[in-house]
Amino acid sequence: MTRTIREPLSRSRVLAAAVALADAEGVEALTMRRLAVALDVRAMSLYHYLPAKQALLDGVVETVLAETVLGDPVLGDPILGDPVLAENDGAPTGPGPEGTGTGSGDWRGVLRQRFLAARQVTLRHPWLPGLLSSRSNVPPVLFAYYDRIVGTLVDAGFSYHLAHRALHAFGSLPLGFVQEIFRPDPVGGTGPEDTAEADLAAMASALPHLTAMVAAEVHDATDPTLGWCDSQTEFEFTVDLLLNGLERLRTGSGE
Amino acid sequence: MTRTIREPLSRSRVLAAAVALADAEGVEALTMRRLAVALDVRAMSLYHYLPAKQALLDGVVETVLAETVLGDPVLGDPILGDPVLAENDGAPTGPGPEGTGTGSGDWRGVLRQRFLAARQVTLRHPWLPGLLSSRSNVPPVLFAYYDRIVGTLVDAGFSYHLAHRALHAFGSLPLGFVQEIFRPDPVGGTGPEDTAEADLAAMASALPHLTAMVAAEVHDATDPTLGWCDSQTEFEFTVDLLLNGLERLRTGSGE
DNA sequence: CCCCATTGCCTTACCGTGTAAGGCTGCCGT
DNA sequence: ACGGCAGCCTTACACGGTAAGGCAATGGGG
Repeated sequence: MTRTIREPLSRSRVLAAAVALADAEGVEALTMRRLAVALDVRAMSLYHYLPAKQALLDGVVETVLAETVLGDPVLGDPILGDPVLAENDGAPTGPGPEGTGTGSGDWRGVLRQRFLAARQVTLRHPWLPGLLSSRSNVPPVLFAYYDRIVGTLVDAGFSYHLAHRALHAFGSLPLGFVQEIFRPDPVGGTGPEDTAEADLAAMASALPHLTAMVAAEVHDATDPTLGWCDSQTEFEFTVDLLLNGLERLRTGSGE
Repeated sequence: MTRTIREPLSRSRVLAAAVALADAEGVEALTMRRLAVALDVRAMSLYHYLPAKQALLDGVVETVLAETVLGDPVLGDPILGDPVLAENDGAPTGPGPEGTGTGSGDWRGVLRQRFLAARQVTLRHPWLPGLLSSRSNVPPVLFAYYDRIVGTLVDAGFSYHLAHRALHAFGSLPLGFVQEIFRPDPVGGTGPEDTAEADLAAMASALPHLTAMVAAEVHDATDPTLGWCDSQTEFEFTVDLLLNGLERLRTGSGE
């Protein structure tokens, strides 16, 4: 009867367990009781460290955000080892021939790196986007993060006005994801084999352009992350599209 | 004792009531029981018309989407009476001097109108974004909608490849909203008066760029929709930023 | 050294959710 | 007339969050 001395609970221990649970079984499995079981404890014990479920979720979000993206420095993450950056649709990635830059250097490269780093976090915790957008309060860490972004922009010569616009235009890109409408069913291949041929033909006539597009695209199956799109490339394309557009506005009319 | 003959339930009647309930009290109030009460019926009766809550939500989404955005024609909505379009940050809005357009006319104007029309729907049903992004299945109407968008793009000379990229870059813009991270608390003014001055000073030092930006902006209070930003103007800016960037890619390198 | 307050975890209980299983009643066509 | 079925109902269950309070050990003050 060795009284197995479990180390006492603590806010951070609870939050860590919560993140682990969400990673393992999804956010919908993240209930007070199940979390308690995971910690070998009864549900009500958790309330000594977190006033309510709200606080749990807030804590989880903050934990994950702090985990990687918003460390301290200019994020020299080991995650971003390989620059998949190479060939996009015509976006100067690295510190190439910059235009008429008044501000300091390669702001696009800097933001690009940050957004891509954020994406790594999101890929590790796919439930993050949903949690973030359903939460009503902005986690404090994010303020610091966005502050850095604004700083980068104004340093590069952006007016506060344009920087503000840029922030809105970015949307959730700084957090490493875009609002995906076509979320292709995480499990179970939505390949062409599970749709009946009749339905497929019907779809082809009802949605001519979409089916033509899919037919023209049919990725080379070199797409590990999700179903058939939203790979790294898609994300980077969007990022560059916005960054380049903003650069043009910055150099163009000063506003 | 006139037996008040209530007209029988029906799928559409249930869905209409559900939309009304969500509009009136928010999605979180949209529970089977409360919906049943609103229809003067017991909860289980609803299951004769909808197999599960899932189906209810799907139906609600589809109802709202069909309501306006995805009518039939090129959406000649009376909603878009006044073009607030005028002065953006340097975006040619109307059919201005197009560049080397190979395709037909003013694709940007067309998409712009659609996205803005969609925004009206979203403004009327603020819970739509959340519901849409939490739903796992894409409502069928959306397929038709996106098909039209792709059609517009390829008609304008887009390759299928670039059209695909564009679709991803748009994200939820065609649905009339962007992923808003800073959602400024719908009720209760987050004005400068409810934050203590001490906190404000602390924030100013912790978040120098953000506070500077806010100070430089402080909208002229001519902002009816939400707290202090994300007005029509912000949305249109983002739309134009993307549309212009895509136009440049289309005319630039063909790919 | 003893006492007692505090800390840490637990039990019990309540209400609100979605929904499975099945009962009653009137209208319908045969 | 009658059987079936559409429409609505009651009951009950397994969850979810969490309010109220109990019991044990621990540690600091008298």
